[in-house]
Amino acid sequence: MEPRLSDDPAFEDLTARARIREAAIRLFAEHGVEETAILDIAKEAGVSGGLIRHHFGSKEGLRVACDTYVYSELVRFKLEALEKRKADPEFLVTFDARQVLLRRYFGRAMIDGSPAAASRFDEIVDEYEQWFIDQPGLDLADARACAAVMTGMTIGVLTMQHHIARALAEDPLSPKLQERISLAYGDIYSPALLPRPLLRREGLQT
Amino acid sequence: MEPRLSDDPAFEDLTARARIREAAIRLFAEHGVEETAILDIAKEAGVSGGLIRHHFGSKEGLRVACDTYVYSELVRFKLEALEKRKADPEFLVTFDARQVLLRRYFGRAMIDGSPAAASRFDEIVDEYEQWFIDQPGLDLADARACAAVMTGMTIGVLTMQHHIARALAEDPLSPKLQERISLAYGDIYSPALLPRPLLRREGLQT
DNA sequence: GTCTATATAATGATAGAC
DNA sequence: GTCTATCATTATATAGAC
Repeated sequence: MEPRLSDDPAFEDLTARARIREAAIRLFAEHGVEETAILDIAKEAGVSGGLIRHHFGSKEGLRVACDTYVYSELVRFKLEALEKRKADPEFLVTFDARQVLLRRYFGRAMIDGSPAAASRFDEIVDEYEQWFIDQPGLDLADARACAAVMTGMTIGVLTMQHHIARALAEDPLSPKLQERISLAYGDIYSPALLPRPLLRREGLQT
Repeated sequence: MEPRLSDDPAFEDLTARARIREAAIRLFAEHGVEETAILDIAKEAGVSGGLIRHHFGSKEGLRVACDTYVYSELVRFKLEALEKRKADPEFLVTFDARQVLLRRYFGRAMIDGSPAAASRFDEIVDEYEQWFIDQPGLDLADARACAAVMTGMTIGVLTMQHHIARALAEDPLSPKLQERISLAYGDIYSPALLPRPLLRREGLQT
């Protein structure tokens, strides 16, 4: 029923190792690590189960490789967005289907207990907290707690994409859905604690 | 390492059926359904694996029973809170350790694909949307999307409790943590879209 | 690099005794 | 109501051929 990754023509150009990684990212993001069998990944990638072991050693090895890859891709995307914004202050971040997938993987990794994801969570809390502290007019009794809750909300919502998509009667990966979510964020935070310029500049909104 | 439920003195008073359900709720909330073995539940509850089958038929049967129970408990808690607030407009909702556990179970059930949780998600979206529409001053371009995102944030943050607790160096189930989170919510939403009276009245904040 | 075939461990389901 | 023992299934890990 679901479209298989190995049906994608561009997919053919990838090395087997990359195909395995892409298939794993998709399935881990969708169903979680525990629920995904290594042979399901093999089928999705169009290779044998033995080859996965050959390349990644074990399921855990594959998981770590995916974590590392996704994390570096997300950081790269963020830095690129900051660059673009530097060049053009009117630039607005948008997420294509791949970014959405990577972000969803990231949210799921938080739940699946990935150490890399956990330390990234803490980094984001630090960033929020520092920003709160730096704001002259803002006098929060517990800036750390505000930062932690804000981080929990922005990342936690990534784990609810399926439900949001269903409630809005949109395809989970469609650009239409992402646009509606983006605009909603704008409205929600419009007269709120966080002025929109910050969200745009730091790329912290979903 | 973790305290076992069967060590709790009050736990002894429960019937075996209730003990199994309580153990399952705790483990499902913590690790998810798939990651929890039926024998782990048996050990936690201090019964045999066979007895679980005797009472609930299958793992899925036990899952559904937990879903139903938790959902009804959460609704009951919400209605009680509304009553108390009716009697005393100054009443503020607080969550004890058990409520926190039930809410975390609920968040995890969303991820584990529980149908009951999904339909509850849609209900909450409906409530938010209706409230947005009812607000005279509020003119949202896409009230449905705002409602869906708000719901995703408030429920999604439940799945990030571990990370929030770690970032705040608090025990996940401690009242101290819940208080800090509550106060943080107050600060975050203070000058925001949602006036605090609504949050208090509807009991929608975490 | 890639595959097939197999070993081993874990888990949910089942049967039957007490 | 409750337990022990066992079965069938599945998934990961491994070995070895091409």
